[in-house]
Amino acid sequence: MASIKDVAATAGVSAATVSRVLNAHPSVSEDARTRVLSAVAALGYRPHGVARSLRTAQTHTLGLVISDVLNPYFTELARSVEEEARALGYSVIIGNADERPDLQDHHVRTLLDRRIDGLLLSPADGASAPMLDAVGAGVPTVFVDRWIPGVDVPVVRADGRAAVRDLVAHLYALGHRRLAIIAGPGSTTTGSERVTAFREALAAYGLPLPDTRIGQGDFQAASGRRVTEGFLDLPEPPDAVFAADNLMALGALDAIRARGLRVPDDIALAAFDDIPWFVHTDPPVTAIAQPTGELGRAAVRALADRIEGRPAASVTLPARLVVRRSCGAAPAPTSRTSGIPAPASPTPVRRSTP
Amino acid sequence: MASIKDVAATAGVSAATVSRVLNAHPSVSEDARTRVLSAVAALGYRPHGVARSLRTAQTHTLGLVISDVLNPYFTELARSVEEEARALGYSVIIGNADERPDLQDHHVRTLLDRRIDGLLLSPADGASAPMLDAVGAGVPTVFVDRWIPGVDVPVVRADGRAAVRDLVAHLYALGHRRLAIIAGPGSTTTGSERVTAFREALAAYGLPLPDTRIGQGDFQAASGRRVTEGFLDLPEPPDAVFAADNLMALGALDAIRARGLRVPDDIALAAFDDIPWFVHTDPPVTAIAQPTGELGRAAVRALADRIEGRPAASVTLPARLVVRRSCGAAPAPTSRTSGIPAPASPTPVRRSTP
DNA sequence: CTGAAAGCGCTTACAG
DNA sequence: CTGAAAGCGCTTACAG
Repeated sequence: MASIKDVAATAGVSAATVSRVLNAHPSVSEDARTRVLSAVAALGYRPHGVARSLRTAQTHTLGLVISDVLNPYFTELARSVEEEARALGYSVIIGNADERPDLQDHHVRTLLDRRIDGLLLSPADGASAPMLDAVGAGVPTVFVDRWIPGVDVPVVRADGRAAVRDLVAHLYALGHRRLAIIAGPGSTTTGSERVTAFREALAAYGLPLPDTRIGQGDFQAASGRRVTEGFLDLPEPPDAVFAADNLMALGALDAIRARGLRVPDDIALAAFDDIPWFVHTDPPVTAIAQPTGELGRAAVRALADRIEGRPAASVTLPARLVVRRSCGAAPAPTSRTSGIPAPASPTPVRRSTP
Repeated sequence: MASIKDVAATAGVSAATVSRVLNAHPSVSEDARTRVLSAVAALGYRPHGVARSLRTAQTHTLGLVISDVLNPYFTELARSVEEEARALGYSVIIGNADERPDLQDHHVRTLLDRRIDGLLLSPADGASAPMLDAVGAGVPTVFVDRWIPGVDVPVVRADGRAAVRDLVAHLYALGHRRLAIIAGPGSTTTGSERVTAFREALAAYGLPLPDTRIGQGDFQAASGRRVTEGFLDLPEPPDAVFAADNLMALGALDAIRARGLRVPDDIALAAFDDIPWFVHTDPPVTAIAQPTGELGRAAVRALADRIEGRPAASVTLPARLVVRRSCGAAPAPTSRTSGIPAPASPTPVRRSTP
């Protein structure tokens, strides 16, 4: 491949002049510019990104470490991150942690070794040494979706509390009283927050949430299956199950179907995170939808702010309930809250088109 | 961040010795090694990947350009690629083309500018200048899933012809005679091959495939919806629709549901590419499953072979039919081919567990 | 076994 | 407006 020296030789100028032309430096004669440009075209020259990065100490690259690419929520998040990053002149390298802290740390280290300009993190676990090192070393960092309390870094996330209250109101109105939750890992913020929100919402209706109805999952389908089987084995099984993410809901569906039970007749099901397939499952699944694309874009903007020396603020966006048929009854399209006592919920409840 | 000079100073040796220790060069005294290692630990030193790459002309990075990350098939492919690459000591940078040739070319160029060691390509379209440049410039390249005829590069892909024959046999046995296909772009190999395979399979049963029953899609859900609406508007609508990928099947499901029709009673549906959600859709969708993980791993191995100077061969793996309920009748779990005349199909038909 | 030196391909003050 | 020179942080023949 041609180097800047080749271009300089062909154009009859110095490498410095070639560099100036390529970087749109103002003080270059029209003549020099023309000759450089045609030499570039003739040689098919493309600047060596690695050399450029070494010299400028900038890679124009963002690192994104997510917990699980196979989770459609994170796939969509990654996609919107890449889109916004591209618009701002960055490329992004995705590290998939597969919900494994060791893999997450591997990716963080690899990304730092590559000297990415900034790091977008959705911690698979609590604080880890490489992550704290990155923050400590002053690498611009932003948490997205999940975060680590006590680490002074902007957080871009959705607040699902109001939507969870709407969900519980919906379940209550449909007659469900023994509600259960398939939780994510307690070491993740989304894992613990969703349980807390659920518990608080139940409390508002005077409903208990005994430990037997809190199943410990890990955001993966298999754990949803396992936990649901446990629920169904209970002397008094729950009449409604809330899965803290879409994959665990898939696992729950597997387990329920394997027992020959039906949703929602035998047991109601709802999920955190909405995905296109929930419209076509049997039955369509009631879910809490995050503004995923907006989260990704806001996270990139916050990170770019930090990288480019501007102050970056945390962003919290609301999630919303999307009612379908998996909790019972057909949604009534005319009235938004028909029959649902909403003790503390001003959040709009969107009903999906049937 | 500490540099190799800092480590050298702390350890009381030269940078060359530090480098030798870090790269496991044999001729280093035990004493020097110890002092370097403790200096590294004390300073928290991590080698500057960019500098190292510039010097060694290796980035230990693979570029993967896929057509659409949001397509679960490609998500899984990307995941297996990353996994195998990591096992072989490479990281991977994913470029999502979103089925847009311009975006694909942008990613190819960006990846080449970063001097990735090798390129894994699933062309969104026919040949493009940047792609041919890459191959021409001698950048190790492997096609995965889709490829470009006439370009001398190893291809790792699945052959779905036998599975398509099985599908047509299945549809025929269930009484369907007016079969239709939602095709992918003719400029992609997977787009055209699946139509060809379908047409040939129909011919074996003496069934016609008029142009009106070949809908032009683009592998995205919206096109599946649009094409299906066209099918349903036909004076004589098809009684079975085969979507050439899972997203177009999702769109077809949308369109069918919007008309108030039912699958499979009013119209049968099958898809190329199997995904976990197909088990839980209403009804569960009969699909052709690719050995996605194997494809990703084989592609990485082929690319690593090329990069490391070994000969790399193309790999073709078989796809297989997974029968569910979307084409009619409940699958008979006892007999694998019950009632299905199979004129030319030795491929095993796997039935999914109900 | 070890270090000084060159060089990977750029960019950017500095001097003219 | 332009070029020679230095230097980003490494690795690696070369000489000792």
